[in-house]
Amino acid sequence: MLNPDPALPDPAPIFAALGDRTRLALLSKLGDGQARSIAALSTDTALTRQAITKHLHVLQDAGLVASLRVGRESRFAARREALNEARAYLDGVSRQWDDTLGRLKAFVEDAD
Amino acid sequence: MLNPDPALPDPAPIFAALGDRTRLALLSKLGDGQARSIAALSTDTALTRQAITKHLHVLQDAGLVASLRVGRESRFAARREALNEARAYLDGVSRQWDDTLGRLKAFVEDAD
DNA sequence: CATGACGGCAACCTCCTGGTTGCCTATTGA
DNA sequence: TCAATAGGCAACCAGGAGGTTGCCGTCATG
Repeated sequence: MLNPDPALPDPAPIFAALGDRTRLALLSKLGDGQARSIAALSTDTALTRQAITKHLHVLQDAGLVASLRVGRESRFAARREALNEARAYLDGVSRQWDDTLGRLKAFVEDAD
Repeated sequence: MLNPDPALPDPAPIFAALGDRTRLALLSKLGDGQARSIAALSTDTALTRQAITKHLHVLQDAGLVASLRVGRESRFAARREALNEARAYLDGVSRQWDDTLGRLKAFVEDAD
């Protein structure tokens, strides 16, 4: 059972998108619900605008952000769905581990 | 605020480790609390033993599994701590987003 | 004690990732 | 209308990730 709930899509791409400090920082900036332009998201970072753009597209492909063209700006905002999907997956795994926690002690005991 | 709780270590490496289907499958196999040898974890997969070994080391570096040498075997078992760390981070982000959900709706309604 | 199972190590390959630079288009607004 | 701002596109690069093969050491046991 790779996925606790087969109805949900593969969570690996979401985790992969979350597995980068720069992208976590971007998500954090967007955490206040405001949609921001690429230029706005590129300030306060040592990276170039293009690097930020690439990261935003990774987040978008994973469903973690959505983009909207407004005039000459591309505004990005956080999406809850993908985050909830990741949370649901981890909760499912955690629950699975909880259910069999008793057997975990066998790990140490099986050593001999 | 990149990390909701600065006392916690950087969650990015954990998410990066989770961002691969093969590794999620390995974690899932270990979800019953049983410690398994590399050979045991290498059955039922098209990959070679060495590929599985590499994935297990990635999981171990992220703290998601622990290894124990038993005779000629290396047994791996799931660790709860790193998983809880990832869950705590996502919960923190989710809570942050909840607090400002009202402002999000304008964007979402336009984008969807 | 010899043989097979377990697995570590290292080299190698390919493709992806994170980042850069350069350039071009489109929108804005004085 | 024209300069400045926002950003898309493409080439390029270095390094890392995922995977393989080959070989060698170690432990268990018939």
